Amino acid sequence: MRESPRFVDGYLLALLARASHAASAGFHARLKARGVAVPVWRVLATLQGAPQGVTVGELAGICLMQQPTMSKLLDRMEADGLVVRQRQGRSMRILLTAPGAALAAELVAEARAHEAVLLARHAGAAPALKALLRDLAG
Amino acid sequence: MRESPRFVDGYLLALLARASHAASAGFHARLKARGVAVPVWRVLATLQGAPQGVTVGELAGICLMQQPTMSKLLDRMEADGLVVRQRQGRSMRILLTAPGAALAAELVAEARAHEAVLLARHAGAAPALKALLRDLAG
DNA sequence: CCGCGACATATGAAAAGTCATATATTGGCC
DNA sequence: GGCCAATATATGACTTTTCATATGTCGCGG
Repeated sequence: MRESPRFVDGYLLALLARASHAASAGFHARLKARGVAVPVWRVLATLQGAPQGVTVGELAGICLMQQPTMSKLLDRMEADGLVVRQRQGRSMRILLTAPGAALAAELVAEARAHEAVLLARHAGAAPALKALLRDLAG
Repeated sequence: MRESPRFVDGYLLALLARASHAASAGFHARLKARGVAVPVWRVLATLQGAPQGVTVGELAGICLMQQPTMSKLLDRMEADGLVVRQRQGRSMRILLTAPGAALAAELVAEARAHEAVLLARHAGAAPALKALLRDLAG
């Protein structure tokens, strides 16, 4: 009846990783069912509502990937007709194509719906939780 | 002065992922400096204090990886002399070797120290946060 | 105007991860 | 006892990620 003494069950970073993983699992399954990889979704979500485009480095930072990984992901997304690259100075602005924007809009709508369910389950706690998370992300 | 309208800045799953990533960044940098990959650390931390061993499937679940990924990670860790496999019935019990246990103990100590700093920065909030995260992890 | 350091992105070779499926082991049923 | 479905792990072909570094682009001193 005693609590498990396992280190990883109490370790904050493990709890964060586990919570993130578990909370995302449902939506990630929907993405997979639609044939959209998680990194692709992250890029689409980031570009959604950024009509002037976002640079490769910014995308990498926001999507929590490294820059070369992002460059290659963008190669594939460009090949799939989801985004275009536009050189601007020394950086590169990444923009959604029309099909890319359409897909992004659909997925963001699904994500919002999915989030609403999650938030409903944790009714009052959401704002405080989000504030804490932002703080941790500091 | 208005809040950024970027979807990803308010999306719970993105906040979770970002908080997890940011909070772990410091410790992950220390791991890298010691030449220990994050997945290796997760396995060591999980096996720490499990003298009777843990199965491959359990390890995969706890470490948030897929089973074949874990099998191959264990191949490398076994080759590096950190763990041994011991067949038990149809499953496989993974045990730390002496060097593996030594490394695990060191790293867990560092992790605890690192966590203490994080928790100190968010003094009172920690228990509530951990409870919320456990809840989210369902 | 040319060259040079700084910043931004791309690329090549190697490592790790993924998906589907093969192999191994057990327990139960006839 | 041998066969079969169920469970646990391993493996092979392929994709993605990573690390280090190359390439490209700007701003500036001379």
